[in-house]
Amino acid sequence: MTSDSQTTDTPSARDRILRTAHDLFYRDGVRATGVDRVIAESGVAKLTFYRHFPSKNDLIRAYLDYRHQRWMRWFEEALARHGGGPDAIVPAVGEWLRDPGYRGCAFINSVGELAGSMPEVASIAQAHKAAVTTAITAVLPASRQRAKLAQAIALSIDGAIVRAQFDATPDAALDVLKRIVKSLLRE
Amino acid sequence: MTSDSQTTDTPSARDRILRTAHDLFYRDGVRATGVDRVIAESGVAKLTFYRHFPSKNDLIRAYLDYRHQRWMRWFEEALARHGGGPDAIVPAVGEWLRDPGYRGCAFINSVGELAGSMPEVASIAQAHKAAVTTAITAVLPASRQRAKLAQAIALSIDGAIVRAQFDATPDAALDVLKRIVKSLLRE
DNA sequence: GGCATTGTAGACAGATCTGTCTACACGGGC
DNA sequence: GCCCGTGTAGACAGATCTGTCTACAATGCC
Repeated sequence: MTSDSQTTDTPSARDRILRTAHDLFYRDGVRATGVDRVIAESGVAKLTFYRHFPSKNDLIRAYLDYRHQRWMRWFEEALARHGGGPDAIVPAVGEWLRDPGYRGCAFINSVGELAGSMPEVASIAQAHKAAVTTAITAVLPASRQRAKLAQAIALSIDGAIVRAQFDATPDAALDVLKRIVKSLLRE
Repeated sequence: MTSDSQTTDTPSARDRILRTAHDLFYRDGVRATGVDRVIAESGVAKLTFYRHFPSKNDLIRAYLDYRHQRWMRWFEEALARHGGGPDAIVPAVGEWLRDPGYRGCAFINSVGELAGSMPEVASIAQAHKAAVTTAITAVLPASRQRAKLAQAIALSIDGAIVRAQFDATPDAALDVLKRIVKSLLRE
């Protein structure tokens, strides 16, 4: 059986490493974060680290996988919490963009940082966005255009994600997103 | 999108450095590109480099400034070339996304890479996006909603920009963008 | 008991990165 | 003649980064 990190009393070394890497990679960037830093902050020995992740690239792949699982679970929960209909989309996204630790989309950021040296990151990001689009499709009313509509909304969300990353507050981006989604739904 | 190539007989050392840095930073990323590489490929001495750019951060700022000038000039020209009206927007963007050297938006990428260690990059990106929005406003028909409409279109373009960065081809992103812009304009 | 697994502590190698420094060359303006 | 701005060539320092290696301890399974 593999990694489950569900509130264990003492999380395994692997889980501690992965969680620390997630926090640092997401906050400071993958390239800006050295393996030494992850090792020091997760309180693990260097050999232990390299036994679980033979190279930094392995850790990066595990980070993106972990992030995907975690984020999708949160997103689906947030959509449900806001009613589970089309009107849940913008508030759910808003919740994320307003989070104090918000630093953009981990996948978009990673593609920008790594696509040159780790081509597989592009397909990982693609798969992530496909999953997001599927989650959005699920809250839209059935119609012939449902899939295309979900794609348009998902792409607009990506626009809001990057805007909120360098604007002082996410409010403008959210207003614009709301307007776009409204316009798209009124068809 | 092509370079300006002002065909100077012998470009100054500073220009050679800046152009080399632009190409490498945009293609491989800012953090992944060492100063040594820029020096080697621009065929300049190390001391010359450091006389013009006392630190790498100075070079990064100059790169973003250069990129902004160059990209805006190209974008406005492309809009004009496609008719200068609202219908010019998607074809102009399409031209860019289809370029073989396309690697996303230099500003979005830089924010992801550097915002942690160089906070001013966020405001540089913000200013760039404001200029793009202004350029879009200029091709929209006069109306009370013109500015807000331009914001919505600009944000959707950002969505298409990041999608085209990791999808195999930019076609899907462009189709979706077309659909969104159409929906927004029909109001 | 015997032994594999998983863990800790930390030295070390080799590459790479930013930035400094010395020594020298050339041309134009005073 | 003389200085000064701009250029070249490349050694060097100091930090940091990835990855390897030795030596040792606790635990659980057969």
